[in-house]
Amino acid sequence: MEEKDFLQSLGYIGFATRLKRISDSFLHDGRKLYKELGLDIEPNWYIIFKILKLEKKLSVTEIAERVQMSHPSVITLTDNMIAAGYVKTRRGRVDGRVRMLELTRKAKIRLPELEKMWDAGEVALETAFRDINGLEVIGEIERRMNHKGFKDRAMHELQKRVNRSTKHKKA
Amino acid sequence: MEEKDFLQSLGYIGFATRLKRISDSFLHDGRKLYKELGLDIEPNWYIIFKILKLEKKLSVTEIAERVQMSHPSVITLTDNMIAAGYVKTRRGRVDGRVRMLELTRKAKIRLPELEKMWDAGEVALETAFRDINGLEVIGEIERRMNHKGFKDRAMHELQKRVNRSTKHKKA
DNA sequence: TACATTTGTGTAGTTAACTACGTAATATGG
DNA sequence: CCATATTACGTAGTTAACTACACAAATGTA
Repeated sequence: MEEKDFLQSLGYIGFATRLKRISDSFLHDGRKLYKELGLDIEPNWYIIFKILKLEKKLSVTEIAERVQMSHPSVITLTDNMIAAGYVKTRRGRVDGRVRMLELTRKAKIRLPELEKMWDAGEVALETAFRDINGLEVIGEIERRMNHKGFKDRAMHELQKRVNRSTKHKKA
Repeated sequence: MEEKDFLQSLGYIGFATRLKRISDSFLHDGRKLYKELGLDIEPNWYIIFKILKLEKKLSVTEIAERVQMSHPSVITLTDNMIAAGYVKTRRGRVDGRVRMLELTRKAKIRLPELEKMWDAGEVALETAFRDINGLEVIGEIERRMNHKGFKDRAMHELQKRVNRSTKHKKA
């Protein structure tokens, strides 16, 4: 019946590819949503908006740590937001190396409108995935893979097989 | 207690970003696994190995359709596999435009070894996510987002709010 | 049968993440 | 207090997906 998708027929081997596909489709749709609403912002800027709304001022590295991204990714994100006038930058006073980031007035003015949209997205997904506990399952996957990554798990499984066949030879 | 991850605190807004992060970490770990095992193959080649093992010969477009990727992605993947000697190519006889792809002898010889490793990965993840039905949940997310995408769901939710406030004004 | 359309492949350019490395500022320790 | 290490940021280059467009071959149609 739904034999359509080859990747689905592969089981967990296709897991990562499928996760990427889903996330790409969200990203793509998010971009279209912003466009359709006439907003000149990009899908992942919400991360910076949200954390700078909460913390007022943060350095590049602080943001990178808090959101678990590499600092170059944070720089790219925020550079674009600076170009669009939503983030401003000031060199650290005590430590001349750090660059502090904060939201501009323009950002704060736009925030209510943006949050209205993010809330709508939030509720839409919460409604869509409530019964399958989407968020909880993803959280659990993160937790487990954080604890022990794919490589270690696969190696462990391979090792078990080697052990089994060694035992067979011994017996 | 586990207040560590800012994205997790955001709910479904961070959903796509987190999915991407998980899939990136799988990809990264997969690459390390192959390296550690001394295999000169790349993480996503399994898709092509698997489908060409099953179907023997397929064109670029046929593969793209079957695995739900864009055809340029298929070309990039298979070009690398051709360079590594795992895939060969022949122009279609009836239709001069199509390029048929199939596994080389080298690929067929390596397949048992590769499948051993893929099986180990499969079992490792099946074991890790059995109790939370990881695969089923992902399948369900795919199915639902395929049926109605994020943009439409969010727009619908936004529209409901507009309607509500209109009604309020009327009342 | 000539012309328009469709189809299959190929190429170029975009995006969003990453690692690796370079550089400048600060901190440390003998 | 100078040399070395560490830290924060910036830049360059990689990866894997995508869309948009170009072009050639095949198909359909008037």
